[in-house]
Amino acid sequence: MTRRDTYVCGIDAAIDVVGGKWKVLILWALNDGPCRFGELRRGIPGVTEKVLTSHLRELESDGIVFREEAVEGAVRRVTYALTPLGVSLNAALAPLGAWGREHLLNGRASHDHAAAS
Amino acid sequence: MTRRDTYVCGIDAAIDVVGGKWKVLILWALNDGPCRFGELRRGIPGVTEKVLTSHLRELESDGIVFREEAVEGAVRRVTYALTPLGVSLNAALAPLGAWGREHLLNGRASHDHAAAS
DNA sequence: TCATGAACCCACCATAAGGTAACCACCCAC
DNA sequence: GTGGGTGGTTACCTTATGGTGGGTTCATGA
Repeated sequence: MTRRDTYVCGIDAAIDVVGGKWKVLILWALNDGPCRFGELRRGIPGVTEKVLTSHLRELESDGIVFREEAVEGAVRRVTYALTPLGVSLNAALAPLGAWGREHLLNGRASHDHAAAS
Repeated sequence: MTRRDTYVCGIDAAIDVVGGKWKVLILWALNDGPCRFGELRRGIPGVTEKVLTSHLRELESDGIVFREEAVEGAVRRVTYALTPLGVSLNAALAPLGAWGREHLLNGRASHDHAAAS
């Protein structure tokens, strides 16, 4: 992500956080509630495990998602969820999503990316 | 930009349009009104002519900016301006900019990226 | 006449982002 | 005791993106 240290405005910085190829898809998937790693992978067709891992790590270090690892008795169970910051980011993303739906994929099948679940 | 042909949601597509390293800066600069090429270059420190040209071409082919070349008598005078679509994109970008300002560069000097000029 | 500015184009290059594929430890079911 | 699922890691490899440094045309200014 080339994480820059100087931004000239807020969008600049926000795009840097959200600009990865699969980032918004991850945010969108997590918007419905916490997900396990495998659920995310299956829910985002085309993403590889490596890329999903690294994107999740970046989102985690940006404070957007929250990783919870529970080794309950037997298997390890890792759950990813949006932090409050992630929820607010999703809300801020909503108008852009509406714009994209309206102007970019007019009439094509598309899902809704609303802010609140 | 790898211009994909299938998008799973609107944000996905919008990020693809706006995801270049300097795209939002260009949009932001054009938000104050039409600019000539040299003005843009001077107004966005760090961007090279080649990258500025190619990003402007992409934004133009996406219908975001409008390029007007006027050879008025002597010199060629090229002016770039936002199309109505570009104006609406900027408006849709505003909440994301506000989010970035608030959460990413808290307290640092930053300019405002409002929708309407 | 030479230099400078505008608005590029072009060839090449460096890096970073993303993709492929293999491997790992752990546990469970068969 | 072998295979499958979970949740990864690691080492490459490819491609896209952006950067460097030149060249270009026309006009103006000194």
